[in-house]
Amino acid sequence: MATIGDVARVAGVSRSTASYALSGKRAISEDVRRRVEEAVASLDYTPNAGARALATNQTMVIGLLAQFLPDEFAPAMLQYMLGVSDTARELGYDILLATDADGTRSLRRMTDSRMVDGVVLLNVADQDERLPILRAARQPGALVGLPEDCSGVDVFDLDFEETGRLMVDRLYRLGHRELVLVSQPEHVVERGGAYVWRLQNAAHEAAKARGITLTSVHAASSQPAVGRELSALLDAHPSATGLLINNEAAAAALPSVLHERGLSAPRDLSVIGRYSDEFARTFSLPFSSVESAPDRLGRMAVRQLVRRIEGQVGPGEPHVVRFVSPELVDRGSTGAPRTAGA
Amino acid sequence: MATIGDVARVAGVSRSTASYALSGKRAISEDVRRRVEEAVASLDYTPNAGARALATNQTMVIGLLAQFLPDEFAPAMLQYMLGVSDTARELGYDILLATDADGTRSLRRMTDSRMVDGVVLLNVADQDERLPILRAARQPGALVGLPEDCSGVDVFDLDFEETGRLMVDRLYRLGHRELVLVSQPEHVVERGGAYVWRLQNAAHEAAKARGITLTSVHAASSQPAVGRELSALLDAHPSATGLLINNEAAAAALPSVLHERGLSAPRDLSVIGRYSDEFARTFSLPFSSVESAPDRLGRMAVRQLVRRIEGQVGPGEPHVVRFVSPELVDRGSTGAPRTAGA
DNA sequence: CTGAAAGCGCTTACAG
DNA sequence: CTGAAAGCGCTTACAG
Repeated sequence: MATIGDVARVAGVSRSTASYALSGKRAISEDVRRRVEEAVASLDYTPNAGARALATNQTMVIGLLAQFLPDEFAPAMLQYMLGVSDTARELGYDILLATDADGTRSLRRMTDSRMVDGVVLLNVADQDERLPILRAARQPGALVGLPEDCSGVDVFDLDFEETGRLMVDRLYRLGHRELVLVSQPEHVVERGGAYVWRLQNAAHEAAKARGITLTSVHAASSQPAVGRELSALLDAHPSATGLLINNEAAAAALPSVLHERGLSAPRDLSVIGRYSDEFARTFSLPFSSVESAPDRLGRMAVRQLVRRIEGQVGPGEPHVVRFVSPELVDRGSTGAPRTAGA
Repeated sequence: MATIGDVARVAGVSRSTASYALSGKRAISEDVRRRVEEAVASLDYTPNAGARALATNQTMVIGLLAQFLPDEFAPAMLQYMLGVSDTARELGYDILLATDADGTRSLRRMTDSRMVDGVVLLNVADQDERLPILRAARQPGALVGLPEDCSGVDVFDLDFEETGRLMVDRLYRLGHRELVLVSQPEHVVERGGAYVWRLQNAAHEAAKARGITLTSVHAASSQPAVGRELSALLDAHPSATGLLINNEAAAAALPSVLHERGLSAPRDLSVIGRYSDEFARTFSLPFSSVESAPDRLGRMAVRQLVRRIEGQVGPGEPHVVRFVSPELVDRGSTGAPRTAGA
């Protein structure tokens, strides 16, 4: 394999000149530049990434920590991963991926051994075990998901509180007075999935302020349990006219549950979910939903991370906590409530 | 950040001794080993991966090339990725992930710059553009998916021909005489998705040998097109009693299509799909299916790749092409055909 | 059982 | 505008 030394020899210059000719970091005569370029082409030279990393202290690699936890819905995670990966590539970075459920070990390995210039954490919990490790690392980190303590990291998330209010408000204005909110499984909450109760609390407050009834339930994140639970829930709340779904698996399962019961939205029930448009397409979900914007969040996280890595944001400059505002994508699943007894 | 030099100094030994004490590559006195270990602990030393890679010519990283093509079904890809990633980690390797649609550039970058010790290619086409690059690389490669030319690489795939035969056979034995096979979109075939016609051709041969009718159609890989196509297909073939689905998106869409038409399997129609059990759970698909074994294929590919990387298989030793035999997971969606006129 | 030294392939002050 | 040299942090023959 050709090295910069080979290039220098073939071009008839010193190694440093060859290096500078390639990096453009100092003025080079036209003649030399051309000879170096020819040498590179004829030798099919590519710099050794490890050697470059050692010399420059930069790897041009971003660590991506995606935890696939047993009770979360994998296809939803994929969207975030692709948002991060695509943006990183655009900005010249590769992705080192860790998918194990125990992200702490992988995070420590990546940062301590300096395999990465920075790190993106997905699926961040309220008290995320990975955060102390990240804060102790010399590399900057960006999160998708809001932890309790945001110090030392840049944080991006959907505004789940506003989402909860928006969902309730929307149905309230259409005339609904009894709603049910389906959240992620309790396990997710216990593990610190703060977004679950952020949305839930805000929804309850909004319902209270408007004097309407909101019941919240947790549902499983996989079939067939989630289907059964949805069915049981419809039995238990026969007078509810609106369904708010903050649980991707439940959203994916809902169409067949409604079908089986001969129900359709918005005729019998108004439904608002919270997932991405891409997700809706993949699962062919016919429900209006608040866009969860995984690609946009991934993109924002990587952009900010790269700005930090490349020193475009001063080390003293405060870290950001940025919320994406919920946008409702109307798929026609909301309407006036069915009239009682109809 | 602590270096091996710091460790050596604190332990009162030379750098080489410190290195050997950690690698265990030569005999070390008990006393020295202990002092080195203490120094490592007190300094919180972790080797610099780039420096180690430069010295050893090994990165302990495997490249994973996952192409997310516009007309393929992303959640199915995820399964393969996780199979690869999990196995790599077990064997001590990290994953460098490339998700761009143009895998050739990423592959070249990873191999030429020596960021990886080996590479796994997912979603391999019959004439895969990435293969010439992979063959020219010094790193070994393993494929999930069978290309026309398997030289120079280890190949793992589901036995799609046997799968086609099995599907036809199963329904034939139950008494079916008119079947429809739903494949991936034509684009996938044109791009070289050889598995599509491998299954299809074998199914046709099997049908011919048994004197039964098999119609094959291509269907889109996303909603709502695929739903409409499935519906049109049921209209066009009213006398068909069996449906073979070699298209994940079609399988995911089928339950609602059947529902809308008031059909159920196996009462009105016998259905056999081809996807993983995990996939069936995620999408709550009630159809019997041939297990596509993404985790197993990913695992096999990584295992063999690591054996090559680590020289446990001689460089002269021939490359393997290994097929996973199809196994039918019975979810009760096949039965005797409905009697004509019933 | 241990150490001094060379080398992996880059980049970048330093000197001219 | 260019070159000789040091250095990044490891590993591993070579020598004792």
